[in-house]
Amino acid sequence: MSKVSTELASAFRAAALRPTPQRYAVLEFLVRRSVHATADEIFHAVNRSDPRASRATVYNSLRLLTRAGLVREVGAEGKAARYDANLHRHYHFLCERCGAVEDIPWFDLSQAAAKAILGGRVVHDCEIVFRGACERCNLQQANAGEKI
Amino acid sequence: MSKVSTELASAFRAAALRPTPQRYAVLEFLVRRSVHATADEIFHAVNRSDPRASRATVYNSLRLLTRAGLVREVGAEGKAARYDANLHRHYHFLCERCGAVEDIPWFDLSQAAAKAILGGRVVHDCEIVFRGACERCNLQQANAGEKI
DNA sequence: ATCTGATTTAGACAAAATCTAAGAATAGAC
DNA sequence: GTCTATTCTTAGATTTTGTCTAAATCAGAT
Repeated sequence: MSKVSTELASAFRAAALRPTPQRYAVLEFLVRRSVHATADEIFHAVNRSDPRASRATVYNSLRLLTRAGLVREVGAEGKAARYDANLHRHYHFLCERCGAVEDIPWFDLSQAAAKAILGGRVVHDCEIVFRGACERCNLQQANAGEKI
Repeated sequence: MSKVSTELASAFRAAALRPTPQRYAVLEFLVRRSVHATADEIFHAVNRSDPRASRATVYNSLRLLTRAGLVREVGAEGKAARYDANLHRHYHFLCERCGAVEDIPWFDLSQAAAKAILGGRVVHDCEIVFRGACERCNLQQANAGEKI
């Protein structure tokens, strides 16, 4: 049993979610290829190999996995939602030029946030999305500038 | 000229965006009613009064205003995107039970983030979405507990 | 083996957002 | 003011995204 398999198995166990082949395939795809894929991409990827899954099942799996906290939906600019495995907590960076979605290592926000979250709210989860220009786009711009 | 009008006018000027009646109406609606509305709600609200705007124009305006930073798109859980005026910076809280979207006062993240944003990325903007249970939902749960 | 409830499927359906081509408004030149 | 080029808006078709339905399948308990 590979490392990923054990990880997935225990993730399902911890979430008390039945690890059906389809759900497993969806989560495995997201873990193995950290691509921030759309539901449609996942649908096609899963159907390239076994087990196959219908569109509805991909959406159902994603909803269940998201509710269980194993998967995270990244607010994709107007267009289709993007998903990524959330087995290890992290934040996101969204390049405004090329649209790339990158992971940013998690850091503790509780101190900074403590004074802001007033009233009787209870926070379960927190997502940060940084927007800007990724390293590649920055370099390209710099090079373009030099050429003039 | 009301306070809001001047605010809107200077916002358009600062963004170098032509303040057409339709765009103005969209932004004014978002500023006056801090409701985190969907595009459809904005479409209907704007068409209740003059000036009227087609669906396409509402979407176009929202895209332009978002790009200019005057409006912010809040990642709505799978469903239609929600928008709010972004004239004053802030973060968001999303209630997982009732779906309410609330504003959270802005706080400085740069120190905490500094060590995390490695490499050659340039950050223009940062959105934080806290998820959990809002005050009202918490109270309801507490009351329900007492009744048993 | 049989029953029960959860899960999956294909395709119809609904919702959300974009595109298109034509017309209207606007800014700037004169 | 008038002209012209450009930008903007419109209505409706179209595409994309996501959900629903009813029937078939599956896993586990008895």
